[in-house]
Amino acid sequence: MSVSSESELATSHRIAAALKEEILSGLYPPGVRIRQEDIAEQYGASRSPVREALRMLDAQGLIKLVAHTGAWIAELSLSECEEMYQIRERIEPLILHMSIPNLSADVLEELQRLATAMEENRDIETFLKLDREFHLLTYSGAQTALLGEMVDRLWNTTQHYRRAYTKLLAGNGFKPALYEHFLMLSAIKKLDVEDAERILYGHIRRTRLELSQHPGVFTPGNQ
Amino acid sequence: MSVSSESELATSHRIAAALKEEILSGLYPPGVRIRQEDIAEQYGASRSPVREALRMLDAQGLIKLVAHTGAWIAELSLSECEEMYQIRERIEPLILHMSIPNLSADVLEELQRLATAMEENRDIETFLKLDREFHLLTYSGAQTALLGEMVDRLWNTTQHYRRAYTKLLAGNGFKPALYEHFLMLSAIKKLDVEDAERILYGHIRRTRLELSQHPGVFTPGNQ
DNA sequence: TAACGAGTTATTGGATACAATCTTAGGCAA
DNA sequence: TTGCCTAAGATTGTATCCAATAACTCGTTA
Repeated sequence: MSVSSESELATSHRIAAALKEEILSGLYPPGVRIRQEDIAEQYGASRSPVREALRMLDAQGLIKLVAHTGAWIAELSLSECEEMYQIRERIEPLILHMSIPNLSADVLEELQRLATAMEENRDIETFLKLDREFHLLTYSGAQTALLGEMVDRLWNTTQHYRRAYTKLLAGNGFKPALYEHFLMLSAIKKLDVEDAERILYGHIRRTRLELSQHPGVFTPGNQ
Repeated sequence: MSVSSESELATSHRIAAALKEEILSGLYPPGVRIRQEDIAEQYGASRSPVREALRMLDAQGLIKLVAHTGAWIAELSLSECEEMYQIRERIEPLILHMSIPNLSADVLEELQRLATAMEENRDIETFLKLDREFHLLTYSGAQTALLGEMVDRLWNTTQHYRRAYTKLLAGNGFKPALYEHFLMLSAIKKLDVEDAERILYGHIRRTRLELSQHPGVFTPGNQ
């Protein structure tokens, strides 16, 4: 699913990958400005590769570039986030559909492990990570570069919301999600594509609706 | 829908926009290599803004950048193209749904004009242009930046296929498309969102299936 | 003759220097 | 005090130069 390799070098790619990690991890909160020189110094490079990296991140929707003024960590409005979720509702069942027939036994086992680990885990950051791994792994059978990229981007741009929302639910508010994961996994194992699609659709849709019921979850500049 | 403005200057953006035009117009066929220096000279600039422009186009899927080796006009395999169409089938009804309630009378009139113009026109390039304008205009009521961008990108990356396919149909092979346009327009005018969505879905799907029945429509390097 | 390999050339990637633009601070006037 | 205007500072955009990598040529050898 991921772009992977880049076998050897490529300063700009290295910087882009590192920055992406830092942004998704929440180290840079939305709305924060990024100065090229800072990043350059931080990675011991000049501004040239940094600029290229910023362009890549801009393309992925992680930051926002404005000509002559600078770069900011992207911030989604609630309505934009709902938009992303609506797109996810339509697209992810499609990629899941393409993926299921090609999932190996090893992958299924790993999915089972992830679903169980999520159940036992209470830490928010690892929950986020496991959830992401689980879903993207269910898509890993799809032999599609472009659709995968698109899905990846949707997850990236909504990452901050997922974090804020997960924090809000904290304790056992996300039990429905866990159940849905298990249901979906069992449908996948039975190769019941249609059912898996339906569960996934509901899973995303339910989250979207819950999100819009908690409009204060995430206000720009908050956190 | 389009990014518009860029009020004043911005060499890299200007180059990107110009190159995009040239690529979509078919001036640069898929698979052709782009040398930075050439473009730089062509636009009377240095390689720096050219590289930035190439990054933008890469992000939009119009060209493909490979580290240390160069840039090529993107070429979709038939299966990748079908993939794009499957995504379109799911996404465009969504944006149409969001758009319909906000379409002004002026827009409806313009849509009528475009649909009629397409009927009378025989030239392939203008047909392509009118078709694109028609569809994107039906989406113009959607107050959504991100989804619009995504749809725009889908259209861009499949542009070469649409051209090749339209050439193949030539004479009156695209009558179904014309009828579907009129049907959709009438549904839009009646604010029958559900019906419009269904027609659009069928419109895209039909095209996809026809495309896969003509696998020789477009072989990389052809044209 | 075909295949392998070293050296040359062309092209891209990165660093530095300069220009253009925006932002901000400070002063002046209403 | 508030608003606007001007000027200095900071930051981004572009040009040029050098380094690194890849492609190509040509010669050698099995």
